[in-house]
Amino acid sequence: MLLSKLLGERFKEKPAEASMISHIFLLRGGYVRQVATGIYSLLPPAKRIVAKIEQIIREEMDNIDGQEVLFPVVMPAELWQESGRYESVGSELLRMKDRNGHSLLLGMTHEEASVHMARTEATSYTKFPFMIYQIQTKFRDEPRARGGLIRVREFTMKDAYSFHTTQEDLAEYYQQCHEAYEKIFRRAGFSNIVSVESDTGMMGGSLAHEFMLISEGGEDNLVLCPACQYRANVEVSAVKPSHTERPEGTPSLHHTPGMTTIEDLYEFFKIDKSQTLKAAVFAVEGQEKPIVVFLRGDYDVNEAKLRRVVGANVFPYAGNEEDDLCFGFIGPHGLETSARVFFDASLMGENDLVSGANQKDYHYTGINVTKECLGKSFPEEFYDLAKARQGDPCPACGHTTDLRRGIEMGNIFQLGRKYTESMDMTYVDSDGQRRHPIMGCYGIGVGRMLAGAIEEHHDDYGPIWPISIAPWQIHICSLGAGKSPEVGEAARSIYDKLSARYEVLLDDRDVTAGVAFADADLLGVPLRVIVGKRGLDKGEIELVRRDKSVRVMVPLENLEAEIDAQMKALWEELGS
RNA sequence: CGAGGCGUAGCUCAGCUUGGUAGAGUGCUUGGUUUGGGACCAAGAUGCCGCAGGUUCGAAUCCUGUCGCCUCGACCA
Repeated sequence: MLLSKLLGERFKEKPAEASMISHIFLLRGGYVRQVATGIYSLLPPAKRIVAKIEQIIREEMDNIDGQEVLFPVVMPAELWQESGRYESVGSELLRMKDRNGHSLLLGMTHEEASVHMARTEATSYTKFPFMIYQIQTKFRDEPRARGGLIRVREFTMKDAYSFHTTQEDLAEYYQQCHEAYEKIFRRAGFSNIVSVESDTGMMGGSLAHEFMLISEGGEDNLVLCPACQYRANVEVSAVKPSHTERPEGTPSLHHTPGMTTIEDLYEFFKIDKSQTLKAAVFAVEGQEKPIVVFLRGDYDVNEAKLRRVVGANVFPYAGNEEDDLCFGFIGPHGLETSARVFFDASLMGENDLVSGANQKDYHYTGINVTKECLGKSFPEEFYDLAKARQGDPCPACGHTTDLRRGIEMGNIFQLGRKYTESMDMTYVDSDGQRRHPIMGCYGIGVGRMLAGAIEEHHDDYGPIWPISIAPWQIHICSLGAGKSPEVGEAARSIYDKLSARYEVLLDDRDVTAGVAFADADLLGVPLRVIVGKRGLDKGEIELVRRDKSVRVMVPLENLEAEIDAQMKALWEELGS
């Protein structure tokens, strides 16, 4: 490819709309252009990278006996009505009508389509197990796209669906797929991706993992234990609260005018935040009464966990005048309310706490959770509802955990029979009985891998593509070809020779060295060949790695051998 | 959906407060000088000032509405 003809303008100013590294470089390097919110076109360099990522995914899916298929982007509403998701999924599912008024939708995931295909093609147990996958465009009408290719509305995804006759078989395949994912990310040059336990969300099912790229710009919070293998999304992470043994206190009332926050309290009483008890009130979707969650003052409520306990969506609730709750001064001692009350595990065995007194401008000190609260008007039951914090003890081993941000690159789910039952997919088992198969599903965001690769591999000047996904393998710069035609000719002849064996980009423009290097940095090609008059006069060519780890002058006659050696080294380093 | 912000040349932005008919840098085109980290000189092209309505003799500028986009939050297979 000649750079002079390559479509994709590069520029040096930071685009106003971008704040994430990958977003900035994708725009500055001429990789992508936004067409609408969360909708992008890919220019040639990005398309080449994406093709390589897809090929790696394809090979590893085929390795675990996947069969590539293609489902439609547009599906009839009826198909999604079968599973119940036409109604249950919100407005992120784009619904539309065709010319006849028939309801259609744009595919945001393809469980329904996969069952539709599988139920007519796999009617005997002898076909099982099997996995079908596709690499295709999805559309999700996200309420908020952000971060360039990190969170978009239209995107390419590899989604796979496996079908099994037993849970054991699914569990085993799930593990195989987990390993295949690790291999995919390793081959694509990632070294900073971990798998974490995750919420099953709208997909349903029992067990799920997300593959997270550890990155400051991530949207998810992860609990990572450096001592054991415990890794979980904060959304699902269990919290094992620390506990301070304190002697029982004696409840006594204090006038605390206007002190409605935990900060007010611990400053006023000169105590630690963990010696306070706070109330968080939530509205529950579809219910009139709010719910009250009591937890220790140093924790916050994890709404995802609360949602699962309640079995419905919850929202923070500010209250209104009809409530029998004294907002800002709610406490368990002496509370009389029709609202449902939960105690978080952080309160287990806690004594001598400060809490609201259920009357305006008054708090209690000396509240003992077991003695004054439980078994009185409330059940003696604790729920795990707290949000994990930096430095909390690991729920598995007790070691101090780390809270990090992550970008979700892929996920795997054990779905169970949710879709095969609702859509009535059956097979005839060896004993002649009809049964519903068990499903797993497995996704990888291709565009996120593109953006994620930049997040993991870049410097101040641009991306540094791993050799396995680089848009080109070798970038030739010819310096001063306008003045010294022999330089251009030498570059051209090197280009012709290398093109037989490698993917080569030749910068054939007559630009200054600064422009040529800046563009090469933005294109991030791993190996750079610099042809200039200075070296050529001595019969030498310069070879530079994009990551600047190698910079050598090579005699012209050794050039190809040296390039072969460098390319070999680049591939070998991927494995480490 | 809540809160804030921005829409002016391909890109980054000034001009708007105080209304008088469009600017800079960069990029692009042409010519020349340059040539190892975004060079210099000269000439040139490029604008429904997001859109619609209103006020006014006159609107990029003031008012109303609307659309688009960004950031934070809510949401997120």
